[in-house]
Amino acid sequence: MENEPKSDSRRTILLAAQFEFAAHGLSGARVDSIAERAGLNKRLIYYYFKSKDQLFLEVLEHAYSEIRAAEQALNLDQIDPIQAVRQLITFTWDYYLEHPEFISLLNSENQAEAVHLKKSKNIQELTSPLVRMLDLVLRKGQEKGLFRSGIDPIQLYISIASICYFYLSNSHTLSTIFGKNLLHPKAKVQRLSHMIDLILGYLVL
Amino acid sequence: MENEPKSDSRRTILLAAQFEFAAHGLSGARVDSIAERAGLNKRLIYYYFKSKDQLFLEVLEHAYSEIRAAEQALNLDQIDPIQAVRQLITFTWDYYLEHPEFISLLNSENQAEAVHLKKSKNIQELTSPLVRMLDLVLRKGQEKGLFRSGIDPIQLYISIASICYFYLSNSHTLSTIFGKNLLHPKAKVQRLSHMIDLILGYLVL
DNA sequence: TCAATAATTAACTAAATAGTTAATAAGGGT
DNA sequence: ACCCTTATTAACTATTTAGTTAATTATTGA
Repeated sequence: MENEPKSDSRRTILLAAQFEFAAHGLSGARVDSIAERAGLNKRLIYYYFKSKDQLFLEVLEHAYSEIRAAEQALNLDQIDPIQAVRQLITFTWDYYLEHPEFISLLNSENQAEAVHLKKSKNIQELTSPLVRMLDLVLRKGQEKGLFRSGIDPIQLYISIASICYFYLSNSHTLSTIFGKNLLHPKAKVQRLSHMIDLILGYLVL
Repeated sequence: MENEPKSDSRRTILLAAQFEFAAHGLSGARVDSIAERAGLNKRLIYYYFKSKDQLFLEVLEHAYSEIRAAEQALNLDQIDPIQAVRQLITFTWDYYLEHPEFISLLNSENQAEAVHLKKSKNIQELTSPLVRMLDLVLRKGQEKGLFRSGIDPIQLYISIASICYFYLSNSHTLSTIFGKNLLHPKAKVQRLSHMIDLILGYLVL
């Protein structure tokens, strides 16, 4: 079961496509730009992927598999529940900060009503370990009498993702309407602090 | 100081544009489609607005002014602070549910790094009353010994907007990865309940 | 060495696209 | 009746776009 190297050009295209789709969205992305950025003939895009949409789906699947793998590597079910939640928030925040393309890609896919992702064979199986892990954290926290009871792990995960994601995905409009640079280093520190207070303030009894 | 009726065609275009931009994003929107939907000659779009981007800015400004006006009408500073926060969450949730185009437009503008909104003359003044109102609510809650202290109204507003917005803006991908329809009526009721628990659980001592 | 398959290329196409030209119609005051 | 401004139209253009054709070059296995 080797780590099949596939084609090098294929990976180059995938990376260039991720960049282009993240920068301009699905409809704004230009197949010619992707080819140019990859330094490869445009025809190769249709050779390895069969259409712009199929390419977009593969970019999406790749992006999801990366974040899910990084989340699993946190091994949250093996540490103190309060620390686990704190870590999940910090990880999510840092991950979105370091991978703005992930946010952009999800925005594009939601604009497309997830038509691409719905064709994906294994997206749910990629997600379920995360839900199981968070469920374990919540159970352990409740058993130890630390957390309030009756919390749905999906609900909590969405809330944690929300507060990190929205601040960053909408940072341009928010900074403009509030007349304040939300991406200033100090502002980012304050945001993380607020988010941890919010979630733990709710969760911890 | 009459309520200048401006042109009827102008308003028709603005509405058709809102629909088209919300459905397809800025780059995905087609000027021809807007004209067709408005039932007016395409040239009129360039007559009343001077470009696709200018039209987009006016659509955005209109969308912001509508939600800000609706928020002001809540008069949150005149009611019990706990009820005020609960109302703000419920209002925000309902507003996003009833105005999905607002979410789509903001996503498009953030993809464009807010280049349009930054040209807007009065967007900050449109926002500041909201921040002042929420600040009053928080102060009153603290004075009454109900709320924890040291809460930044902008931080709180962003968090409330986050949890409502993200769930809806990303409902398609979230429903797909979790294998569960997040827009099912029951799911929506549960979400609102969770959001109120989260914010009040954090805020109320 | 050779043949089959995989990888890569330049040139092309048909359809869309934002924006323009230049002319016409409608309206409102005098 | 006349003029002037506002509103509206059809036809056009120059460019851009996703996707294709058809041929050429590497690579690999026998």
